[in-house]
Amino acid sequence: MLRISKLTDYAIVVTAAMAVDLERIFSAADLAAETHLEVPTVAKVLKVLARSDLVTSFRGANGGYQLARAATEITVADLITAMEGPIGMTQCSVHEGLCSTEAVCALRGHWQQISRAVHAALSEMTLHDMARPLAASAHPQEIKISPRDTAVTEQR
Amino acid sequence: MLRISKLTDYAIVVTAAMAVDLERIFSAADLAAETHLEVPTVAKVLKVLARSDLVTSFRGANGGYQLARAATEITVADLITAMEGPIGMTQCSVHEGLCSTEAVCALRGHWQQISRAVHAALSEMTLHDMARPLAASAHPQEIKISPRDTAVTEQR
DNA sequence: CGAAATAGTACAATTTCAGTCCTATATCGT
DNA sequence: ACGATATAGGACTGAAATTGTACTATTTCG
Repeated sequence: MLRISKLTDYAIVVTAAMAVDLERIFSAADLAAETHLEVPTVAKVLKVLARSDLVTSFRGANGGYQLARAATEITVADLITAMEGPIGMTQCSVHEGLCSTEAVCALRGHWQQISRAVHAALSEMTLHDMARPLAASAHPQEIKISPRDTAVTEQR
Repeated sequence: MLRISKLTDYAIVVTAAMAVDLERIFSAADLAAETHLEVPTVAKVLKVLARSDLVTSFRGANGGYQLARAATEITVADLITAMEGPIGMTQCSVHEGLCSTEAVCALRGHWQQISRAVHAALSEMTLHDMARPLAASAHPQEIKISPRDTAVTEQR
């Protein structure tokens, strides 16, 4: 099941393409060609990312976009947050008071805990990692939530 | 942003309510009353869960539902998978060959890696944990990630 | 000044989701 | 045996989100 929107997915594809050359200024058309996506789609994504200052835009002729910081300093969590807002599994883990059963439902704190763990996992992966051809399948990530005792990492 | 559907959210609320008494058989109407959800909605959720053998159903008068195993043996990942199918952040991390840019996009392996990490996080939280009143809100949770340490979870 | 390129907004079509309802089937109690 | 209770399964509808596109304004280079 999909958990991020296609647009967010595109955002990562596009920025991963930009990560190969930090100096170069990419126009939306350039990136569309390289990623095999439609130009309007790429343009839309870049506009959103620019507003969150993940990419820097240059207007006018010879303009385009550039990553705003090093690929190692941009995480998948950053990109998802820019495209979709705060990462959370449920409504109640992000915004308080919108769920009608909040008063009787004791789950909110647990959801926040889970959301933090997911966010941590997504913060582990940087654009630099994503852009490289994947040698990394050897060391899978491990996540541990430790409600009360100290985290013992568990192999999967 | 919501990452699980409301129905999945309901599934967890309902099963958490069932976890308080493993012996008792709950009718859909009982659970609707306790969770403040609508009866048809609760019924729908329970049907789906029964098909995945997370709850056991009893038909006929005095029938209802029961957790199929101990609350410590049912994880949030189990519930999400039952309601929505395999956990994955993108289409390509679950099903191969559906993405038109798969040939030129090197991200698939990375997404699978991320999905595994998220799945691991969701597998850490059991229904037993969810059902208890959360004593932990006082001290923020520690989340340990190996093998590489980095990324302190950032607040928003 | 004109061409190139982004900014911002708006929009229609598609898809997905939520919530409800109906009929069939199974079981308990009298 | 019969009626009441309760789940199984599927179908349907209205709402909401998402997608992809288009249009106009603004900025900058040459």
